[in-house]
Amino acid sequence: MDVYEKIMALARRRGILYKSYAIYGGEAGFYDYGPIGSIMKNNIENEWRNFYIIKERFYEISTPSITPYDVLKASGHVDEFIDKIATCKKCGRSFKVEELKDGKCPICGGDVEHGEMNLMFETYIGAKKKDKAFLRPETAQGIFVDFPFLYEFFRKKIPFGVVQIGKGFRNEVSPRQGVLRLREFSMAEAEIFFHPENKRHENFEEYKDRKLRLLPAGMDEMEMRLEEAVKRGIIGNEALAYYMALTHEFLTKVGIDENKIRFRQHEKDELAHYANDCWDAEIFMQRFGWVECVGIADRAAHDLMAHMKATGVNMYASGEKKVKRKKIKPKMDKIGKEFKAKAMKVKESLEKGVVKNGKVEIELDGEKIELDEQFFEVEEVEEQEKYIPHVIEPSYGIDRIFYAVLEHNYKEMKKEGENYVVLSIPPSIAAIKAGVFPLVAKDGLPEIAKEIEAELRKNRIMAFYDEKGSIGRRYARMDEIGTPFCITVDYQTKDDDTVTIRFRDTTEQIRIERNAIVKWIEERIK
RNA sequence: GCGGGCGUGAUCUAGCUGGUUAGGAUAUGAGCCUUCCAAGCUCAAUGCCCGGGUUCGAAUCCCGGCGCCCGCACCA
Repeated sequence: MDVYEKIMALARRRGILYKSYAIYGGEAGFYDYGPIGSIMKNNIENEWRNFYIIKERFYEISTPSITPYDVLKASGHVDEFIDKIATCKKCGRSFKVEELKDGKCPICGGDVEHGEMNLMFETYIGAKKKDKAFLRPETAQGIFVDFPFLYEFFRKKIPFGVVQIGKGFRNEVSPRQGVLRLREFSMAEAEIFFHPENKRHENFEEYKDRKLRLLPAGMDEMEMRLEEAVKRGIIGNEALAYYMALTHEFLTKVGIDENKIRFRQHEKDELAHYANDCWDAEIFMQRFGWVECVGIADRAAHDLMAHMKATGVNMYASGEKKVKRKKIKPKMDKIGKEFKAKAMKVKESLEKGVVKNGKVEIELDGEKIELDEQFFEVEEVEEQEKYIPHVIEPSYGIDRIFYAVLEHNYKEMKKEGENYVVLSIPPSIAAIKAGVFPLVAKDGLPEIAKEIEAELRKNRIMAFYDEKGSIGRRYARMDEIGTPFCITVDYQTKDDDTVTIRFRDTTEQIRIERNAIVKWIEERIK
């Protein structure tokens, strides 16, 4: 049994993960988070919120999973998200259509069968199934289409960021590897809008000396200070570098092993249809090697531009600078006389035209004509600079991070010949913060322990009371789900109102005053 | 999607040359015991992935489906 199998067995046994629809035989690509797993996942997501909402001052929104056809047509997903697959009838191999040689199998020359795969789940809106729609492949589009409102909300100040945590859906060809490749998965995405020429981050200073393990496209792995990486153009801009550092900090905070994180830049031909540049945070997992868990992409103006083109809605932001511009003012009295009914068309083309040698060339009904200065005058105007903001997008696969947290904190040891499992996750991520036990279930000890458990819960601390079995067994159960502390009420408690607190990772115990418990725990689970 | 292997209580597994009370271990629940690390004793619940076929009779043989694992392909 490798670690993966051990972890999935533990997850199953302790209510962390279940295979979905198991009683119907299961469905590939879907997993349930059980009672303990759900809390842990929420804790990870809340830690993420702590970074992006509290620290970065962004806001979270929540938009629908079902997305109308037009939106994803505009974003490019309808066309780009299709994989055209050809399968050879002779040797059975599958290829991308571009790989075929003269329409035949590139390996054996056999005839091929064409198939198409769009990775989006299709659905319909309304009873008549008239309007085609998709389950969103990413949460990002919901943010982009709200840009005009959000820009207003942030009082037209750029940069600003908006985040969303939610489900994304991709109809994977063959999902395997448990929770690492799901058809329905949780993602946490931040869309940060920048001026195209100013992708700096005001807090870059904080991370500029941090060294990250980098794997730039076409280069060897290196470890480099972020400031230097930006200066040397290895990382395209400060904002990308900043969010790489933030990602690194977040991952280690939730319990990922720092030595198992690296940042790999996408090769040009590997980039998504919407991305200019992209760095993945990859996490090392024993069975699967380096796995992409976070993508930090520079999406440039791709999405806002696409939605503006499709809807005509203005996606411009106005800059602080004023720009001087030469503006062509058509002379309508002349144009009207000359072009009659076509005058409006001429005016429109002329306004968009460029002056060359005192003339402007325009196209009228497919015909090129030149207009000289009797039809227009040139005026110098001062306008507010306007631009379509660029987007930097850190996008986190929560389920993959969740699994990595389990794996990196799974500790197995021998205890009197038996395998003993401890999940050494950070206390902030643990589902249950404290187990509360009477040393033995008699002589009034259970009553005291129950009071302590209730008091912890009153203070919003997830505590768990247990009096069954031997004390060792109760500790062991808590260790397996990563409960960092166990509080035990013993006979001395009746004398002096103290309890023992036992540490998960060392099994050491200390004794503290009963009335100090809540504060003591609170301080250690942040 | 292609090829190969596999599928027995919650978990690991015995049984698999067809014969019926499907066995064990661990875990779980109840009780007893227990003054700090999965101790012990008693009892209990949970199973042959699903469907079809062959047969007097299928966990066992055959076919299909689903799932899992490995390789190929795919993975914005």
